[in-house]
Amino acid sequence: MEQAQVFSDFLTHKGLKSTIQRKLILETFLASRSHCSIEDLYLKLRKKHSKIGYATVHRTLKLLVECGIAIEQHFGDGHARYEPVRENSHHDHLVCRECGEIIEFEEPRIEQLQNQVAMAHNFTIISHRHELYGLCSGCAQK
Amino acid sequence: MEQAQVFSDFLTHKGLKSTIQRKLILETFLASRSHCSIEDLYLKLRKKHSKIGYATVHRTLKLLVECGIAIEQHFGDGHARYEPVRENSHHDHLVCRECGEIIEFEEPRIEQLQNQVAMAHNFTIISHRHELYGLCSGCAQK
DNA sequence: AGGGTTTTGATTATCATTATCGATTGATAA
DNA sequence: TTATCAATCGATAATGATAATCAAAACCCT
Ligand SMILES: [Mn+2]
Ligand SMILES: [Mn+2]
Ligand SMILES: [Zn+2]
Ligand SMILES: [Zn+2]
Repeated sequence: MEQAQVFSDFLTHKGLKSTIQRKLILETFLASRSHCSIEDLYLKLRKKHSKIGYATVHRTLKLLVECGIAIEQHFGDGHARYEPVRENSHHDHLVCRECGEIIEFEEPRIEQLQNQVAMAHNFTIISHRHELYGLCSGCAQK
Repeated sequence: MEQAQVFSDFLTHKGLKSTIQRKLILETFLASRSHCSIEDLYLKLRKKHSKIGYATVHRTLKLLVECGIAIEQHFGDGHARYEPVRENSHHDHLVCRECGEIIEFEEPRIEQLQNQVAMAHNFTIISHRHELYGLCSGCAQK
């Protein structure tokens, strides 16, 4: 199902309303580069809809997380970042401490070992974070 | 080398002073249960040294991180947590979202795959975070 | 012991996030 | 279409963890 439909159904199911702000925020978020902060999205939205409020962007991103369209990330710079969830795929991140570049990686063998670790402790995984911090190739050779 | 000595040398090398507060904070930190917040440590310290300031505890923990005695962790509850670094060993964490329990795990095969991932991207790892969030065995069966 | 520097501890500032609230809007039924 | 009313918006204030400030006190070296 399309994300716009998922969001719409989610709103209806929770007795919430579809507003032009919510539609615009979803649309802009999906079209945005990944890992955008609230501020990033807010500034981009102001160009189309100059009266939109920061609080509305913030609240709507939380809704997008709640209905599974977005995922919230924290890469240690004090700003929450959001990226669209891709169905049937999961990735983690390499974060350059110098230039801020974010590289995505998938490693099913790590995911599998993770599950083994959890099982060994009778632990039920709901989510996880796996981030490698350091220097990207460009920054390392300077 | 003992941690007290490491800290002392670190302070000397940076032209900083050894104070009774710094000694007491190190001592209490090392004797503390792991993963304590600044507040945890502050309250414990007030029992021995009722005039110690929150800012001093905060600043000293940063120094302990800087000289490699402590490591700072963030488990998503909005409070930084600190734990003593154990030489020649590294671990990551399972965090129970229900009761807050923190379980440590070591999995060298994950660490190795991590290094492979970094190498494939010409990425130089400085540090990493790997946390599994979910329910501990106790909380899962409720 | 004296003097220059660092540190302490109380307080304030910062800043991202969250809550508040009057004005406005969306959804539903008449 | 219009009335109704709860949900929402956007501006602003509150919150809370962390970091900065600064005068008084402590430390260290001569
Ligand atoms: Mn990503
Ligand atoms: Mn630990
Ligand atoms: Zn870089
Ligand atoms: Zn638990």
